[in-house]
Amino acid sequence: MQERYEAGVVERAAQDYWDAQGSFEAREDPNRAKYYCLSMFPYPSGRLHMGHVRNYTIGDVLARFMRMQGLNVLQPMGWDAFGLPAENAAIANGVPPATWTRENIAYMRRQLRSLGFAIDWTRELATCDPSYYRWNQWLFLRMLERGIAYKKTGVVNWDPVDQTVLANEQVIDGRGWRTGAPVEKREIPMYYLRITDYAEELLEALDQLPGWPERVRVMQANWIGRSEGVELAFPYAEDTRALLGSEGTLNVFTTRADTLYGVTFMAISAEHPLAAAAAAGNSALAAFVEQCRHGSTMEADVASAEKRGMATGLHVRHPLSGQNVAIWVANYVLMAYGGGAVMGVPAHDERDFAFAQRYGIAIRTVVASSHGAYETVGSSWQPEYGEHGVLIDSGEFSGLRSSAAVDAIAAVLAGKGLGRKRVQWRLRDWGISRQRYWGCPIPLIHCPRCGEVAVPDEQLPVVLPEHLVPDGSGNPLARLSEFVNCECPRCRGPARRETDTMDTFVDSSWYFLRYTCTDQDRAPLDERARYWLPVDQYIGGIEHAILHLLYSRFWTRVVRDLQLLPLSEPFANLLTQGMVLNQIYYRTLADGRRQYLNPADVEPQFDASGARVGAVSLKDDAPVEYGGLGTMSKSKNNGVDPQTLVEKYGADTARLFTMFAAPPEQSLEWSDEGVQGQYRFLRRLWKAVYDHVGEDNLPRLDLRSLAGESAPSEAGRTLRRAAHQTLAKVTADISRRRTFNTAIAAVMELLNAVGHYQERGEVPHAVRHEALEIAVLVLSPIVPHICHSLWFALGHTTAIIDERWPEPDSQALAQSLVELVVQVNGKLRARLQLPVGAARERALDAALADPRVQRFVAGKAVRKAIHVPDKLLNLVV
RNA sequence: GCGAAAGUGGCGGAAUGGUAGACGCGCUGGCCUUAGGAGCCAGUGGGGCAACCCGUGAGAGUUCGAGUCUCUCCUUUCGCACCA
Repeated sequence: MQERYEAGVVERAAQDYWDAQGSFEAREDPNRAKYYCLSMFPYPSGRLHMGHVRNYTIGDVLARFMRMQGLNVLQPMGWDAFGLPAENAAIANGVPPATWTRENIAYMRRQLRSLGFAIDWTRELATCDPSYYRWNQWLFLRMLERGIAYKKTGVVNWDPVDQTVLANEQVIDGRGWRTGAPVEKREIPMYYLRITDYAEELLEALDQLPGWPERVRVMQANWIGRSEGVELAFPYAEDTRALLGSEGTLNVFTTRADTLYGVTFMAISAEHPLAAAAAAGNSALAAFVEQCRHGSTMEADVASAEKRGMATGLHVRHPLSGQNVAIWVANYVLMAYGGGAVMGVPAHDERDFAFAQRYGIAIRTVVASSHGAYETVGSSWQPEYGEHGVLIDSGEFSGLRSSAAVDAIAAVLAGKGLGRKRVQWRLRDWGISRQRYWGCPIPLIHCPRCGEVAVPDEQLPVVLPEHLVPDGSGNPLARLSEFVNCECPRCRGPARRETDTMDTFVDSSWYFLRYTCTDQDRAPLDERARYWLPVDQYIGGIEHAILHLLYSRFWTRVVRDLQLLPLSEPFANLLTQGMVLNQIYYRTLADGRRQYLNPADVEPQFDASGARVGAVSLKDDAPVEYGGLGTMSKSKNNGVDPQTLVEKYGADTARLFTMFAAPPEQSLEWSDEGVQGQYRFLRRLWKAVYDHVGEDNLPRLDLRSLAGESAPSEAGRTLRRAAHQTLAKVTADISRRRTFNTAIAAVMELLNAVGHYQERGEVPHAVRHEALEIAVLVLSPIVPHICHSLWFALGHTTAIIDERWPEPDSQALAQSLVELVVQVNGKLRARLQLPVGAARERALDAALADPRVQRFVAGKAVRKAIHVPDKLLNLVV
């Protein structure tokens, strides 16, 4: 064993060993319990960032820990390889997205390997490989057959200069990212997946996911958004019938059917068909409708916009009173929710109130506060106006409480065929068509005679040509005649191939199923999926809390309903790791712009108490401003390159720091000093083992001899107990609490104790040996390379990767004396050494004999004494 | 606006209702070294010579005992956002 810890040498040796042994290749074994540990696969953007390192280290620690627990562990890795950045890179550099993507994958794979993750690389997949997306296409066709997939028109962002569809992220302040032209909305045919059919199930099953963070479940529940209410039909009045030339009703959804008698207007979305019909003969209204269409599509902007509207001049009849109610077009009504129309009840809805006040519409109070807060709605909005209460001025329903009134009104309306109770969902169907090149082709053919025809299964996959270079205008696929022109599978006549590709969320909605059988070329899944699934632990960023996880839950249910896998919930446990933050440093330039300096080029300055007082640039020694903490980003120039870190300190230091600096779910603040501290710890660990094995080897610890003459000294017993307590704590911290930071801290304490005793020579060699073995074993999931070397150095001939996680020795944990904390009136006054299990009287006597205790008890009567055996005694005087 | 989480030393962070500040960083002093951005030792919440006192965003409450539980408020972060 060499004296100096050289991370590069150590890490290469360990990785070579694992590769040669195929240590991480997982095999199905029905006789062994499995553990499927999954980290969200990366987008191959070019290089790993610290967020990846953190994500994959958490997964790796769990995978290695569970492996040592004896479980059959699968930890796969792959690439979310389709998507827009590859097209942008193609536009910028003239390189085909396929080339750019595959080069990035090759580079990032090397980076992942250099970090020593226990990944089964034989199962690697990339979503841009036909062997993967073939099954996207196959599954899409099965959904089409069952009506889960369907076609309807959808609204897209259209750049009029480039003549191309823009993704939401390509629209900046309402303008195209390349041309700066104002973006228009266009309606085009698209394919949708009927996720709303699964809304109820997706919502209810959230309660059966105890292994998911509460906030993720809440976010999903809000996203699905279930509301119970009543659908109401307002029959057209004469003017509306005359305009449309037909009978009919304007249908709305409401959760407050009890306020039906308070309706004084109807509001419809500018996109509602009735608005278009009314605008046909009304140029002012047409102008207003057009104005609404050009507004921002960002929902947050829409939400803060002023309430505006215009009367259509048309009316409907109130379903109960029969009175005419005017229809308005209003900018606050969403077309996509509840039919694009609402009943306006200004007295009991804040938005309707604001609208009515602006346009002088009548406000009619029909609910009185049940706790006497108000009888009639006043001239400024009060939150209690929106609460439930007792109905007034509501015909036969007056006097009912709101909840009873909803039922009663719904029943009466149902009798007239003008209403029914129903559930409304916020969740909308999932549009998967993208007018983009670098994605999975939608396997359809458009035939002038037969219409839309599915590509037959035996012709799958529809392979995406990989040599195209998009230029930013339109989809290059649509210009490639050998792709577009094809034969209709039904009539053999000339036909056109669909050129839209699938949303990349499709790719990521089932990759975790496919890992179990990436080599299966006759079906998307086989029986191996039944062995491995569900995923036991999923780890990834909180940014995927809604869409990716919801789509995956949906897709898994579809796969279930296709009889491919009897599974509803794909992820049994979910860990959402926090962000990686770093300091931001900048200078303000003469023109007022900020120049950001990378924290690596800056030296922070501290005062004598250790407080940060400023920083100077390492390049010119001039001061720089400290701009607080922020997520690592290019724009703030505060990223840390994992590659540099690995080269300088090694993968183990990188892994150790990310696990030590914060609990996994919290944000992690980067600190170069902290990294050095972890590096220092690894060197001390190395040195401790080096010094230890350099001494003459004494016999190994013999547990049977503990009581005899060779029993360890008092110090030896203490260190032994500390070692086994550390083992117990680390086990609990990793397996139950997932607080890797405290687990590492515990091992640091143990190592400090070893060093402390090593210096004094009070501890038998064998006890120290055991303590070092425990330290190395429990650290090995976190810093596997150094532990690989140290294990051999400690005299083992087999690799630590195949060791089992040890159990704490109860004999070692036993102690004869314990510290008893003595409080007087809840304040700490003394610590006593007492035998384990000392009785209450014994503890009390010992406490009262202590001079420090006496000082506070003197002259007063002890009214009460609370005794927690072996722990605490509180005297109340 | 609605929902969720969180406020603890100079900093990151520890504390099944029972010793507040583990562990690490930074800082201070010392040792060693030709030298060190290496290593080792000691110290490091505030006040006080000390005995002690005060300290977990603010205020109340429950309790023998509250960083932890309850209520009110303040602040921050995150998510959703005209969802009828």
